[in-house]
Amino acid sequence: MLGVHELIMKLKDLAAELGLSQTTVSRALNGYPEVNEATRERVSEAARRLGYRANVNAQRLATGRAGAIGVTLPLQRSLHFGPHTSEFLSGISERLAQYDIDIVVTPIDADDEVPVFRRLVSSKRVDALVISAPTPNDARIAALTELGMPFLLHGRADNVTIPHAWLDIDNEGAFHRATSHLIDLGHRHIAMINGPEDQTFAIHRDRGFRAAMQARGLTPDPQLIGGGRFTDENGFRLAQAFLERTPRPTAFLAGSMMTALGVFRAIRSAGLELGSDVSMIAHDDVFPYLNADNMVPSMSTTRSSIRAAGARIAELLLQMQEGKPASSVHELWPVELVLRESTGPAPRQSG
Amino acid sequence: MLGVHELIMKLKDLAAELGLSQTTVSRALNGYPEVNEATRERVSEAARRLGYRANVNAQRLATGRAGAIGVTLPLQRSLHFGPHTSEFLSGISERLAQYDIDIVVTPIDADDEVPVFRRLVSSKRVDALVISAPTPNDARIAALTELGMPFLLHGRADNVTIPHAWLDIDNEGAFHRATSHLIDLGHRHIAMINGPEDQTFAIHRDRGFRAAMQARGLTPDPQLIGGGRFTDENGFRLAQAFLERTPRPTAFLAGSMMTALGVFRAIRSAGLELGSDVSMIAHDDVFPYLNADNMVPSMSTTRSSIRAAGARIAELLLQMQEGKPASSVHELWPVELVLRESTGPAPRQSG
DNA sequence: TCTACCACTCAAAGCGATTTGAATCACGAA
DNA sequence: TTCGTGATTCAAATCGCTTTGAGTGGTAGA
Repeated sequence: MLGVHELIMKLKDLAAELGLSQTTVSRALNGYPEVNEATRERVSEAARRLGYRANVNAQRLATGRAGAIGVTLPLQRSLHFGPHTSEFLSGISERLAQYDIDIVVTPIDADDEVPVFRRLVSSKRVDALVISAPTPNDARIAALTELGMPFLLHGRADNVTIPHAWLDIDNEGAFHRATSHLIDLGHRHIAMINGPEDQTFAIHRDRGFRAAMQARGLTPDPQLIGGGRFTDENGFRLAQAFLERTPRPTAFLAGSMMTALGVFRAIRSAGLELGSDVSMIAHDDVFPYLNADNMVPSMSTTRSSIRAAGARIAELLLQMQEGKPASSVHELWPVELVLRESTGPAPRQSG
Repeated sequence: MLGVHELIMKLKDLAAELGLSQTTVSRALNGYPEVNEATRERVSEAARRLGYRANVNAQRLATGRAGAIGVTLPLQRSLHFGPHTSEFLSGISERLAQYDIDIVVTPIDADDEVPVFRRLVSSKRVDALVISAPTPNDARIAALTELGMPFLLHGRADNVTIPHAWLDIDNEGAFHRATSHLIDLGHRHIAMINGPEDQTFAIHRDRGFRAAMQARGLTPDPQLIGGGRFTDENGFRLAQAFLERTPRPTAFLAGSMMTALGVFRAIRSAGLELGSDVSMIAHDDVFPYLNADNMVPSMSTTRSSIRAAGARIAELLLQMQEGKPASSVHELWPVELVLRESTGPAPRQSG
């Protein structure tokens, strides 16, 4: 069988076909100004008709650009290879689809990230990187900066002074508002089921929670604060334990819809009713397949589309390729508080 | 600021450093036999010490291999860019991590797949493709075969005679067994909430369900059969409607854990108890963050890890690159039936 | 008429690897 | 001593693009 390679048209073939030089054809296709409009037209038409596509590897070698951005996904840290990942990727790819830019997914062990980065850089595999799930002193920022690899951080690292690009949502503000709202409703014993303690986003949420409590003269009960992975199981176990305490919490903050599902079950298991006996506000990354609005009772949420964040990140990376300095890319997105049926006035104190 | 490019060591530099030709260095690094062991040792040591990495773009151009496999993710068909996606990708990358092979994620509109394929092929972007979510007469198989692009189908296309590689789970057998078990428990009115009707996996499940019913002399009630997207919302709506029918179903088959969550809520909303009043078996792709075992009541499932499938698919693709003929790659995985608390004997007939 | 300039187009030199075909060396056989 | 041979190593061609620097021909101004 004839390899398909034989059938593939190269720049040389196309140029020969047209009776033009490769230079002119290349320039015509890449939109350079010094080529006659009529010629350009003729070239594009022929390229289309003959199905010519530039070999990206040759192109990348010649230009020195990789034509790809890398998205690193932590393999060990079970955190972000969850349902978030696909939505986030989906957002990125949505924005990049119209450009000829590949998305290279690179799994990465939390242990030895730097060697992987080094490999990505020196092999010229990607032009830029998206990294996620930062810790406060995230070492990846220094590593990538030193390696000269452009990157955009999804989230924030608190204690890093090196200038770098980031996009984050206002986790602190979101949980501050959510907590304040619960307090307004009369809740005093509020439990919080946060994410992994080492992650900045969880730290920020914790900060927002505590600040809101303290602003009203309330002391957060350390017995009612938990963290960990965003699984239904973790939500269930923590909530079940919290509901056995005295005084019993009348409201929950949940870090994700997954944990919220677990909390929900724990509330029911305890014979309580969500929305009346116990209130809950969960953080919603907006999964199309798990709609807070359609739950029964519908779930009050702090909402921010992780898909939209992915799309915006792709856009910012494109701008950075065009020269926008990384140090000027700082976006802090506000988070909506969407009130639904899972939040209600605190029941009369019993304990 | 000095570009990082200046710092990157090229083959030429490394060869000069060693006082060897590029040829020898290249061969030493790529494990060719005609190089002295001592020399090879010296070369590898220097490469390691100086942090040399081959520029993949040059490598790809020279060898004609892309060093990447493409994973197409449907953008329109909301189906597979769900929580499955990240697990599946995770499985693929897990297996590929040790090789120097990239995973290129390519979003793709269900409408115009062929142009995208054509682009992938002629631009030499990937060596092989993974395609998912087939329909019975899936046109992509013919398209990719004609283009000469190796691919592996995750799932099966029923009516396609062109030989091709696939890996699928035994959806028909799984639902046959699940249905038979429910019948054994005394259930007669069994509702089924399937996936999107055009997908083969959903068709196979339907077939298994019907066959099992008929084998016991039961006629599936068309009023109790529904399909659609794998969302909690869809599960909830369908289940709610089904529960209002007479006779009321005493058991449910759910196509995914997401729909199962919706069915679960509908059952509760109707004031019924899962596991006693109503039974349910759901299909579980094994999401680490949504564990059937930890639900209350724990969920009986037909279980097959989509992550494991991803890992195996990556492995098979590697073998295909080595020459294993696509027509010999056919794997049909059995599906476990895991019985837990959500299934119980049918309640006494009331209607 | 001559020169300058503009608008195009081209041949050839990279990009950084792999690979072909030839050269070198040491050594035992003739 | 000479030659063939196997074990190594090398120079140069190649992969398919982009880009540099050098022509073209034609038109307008002096």
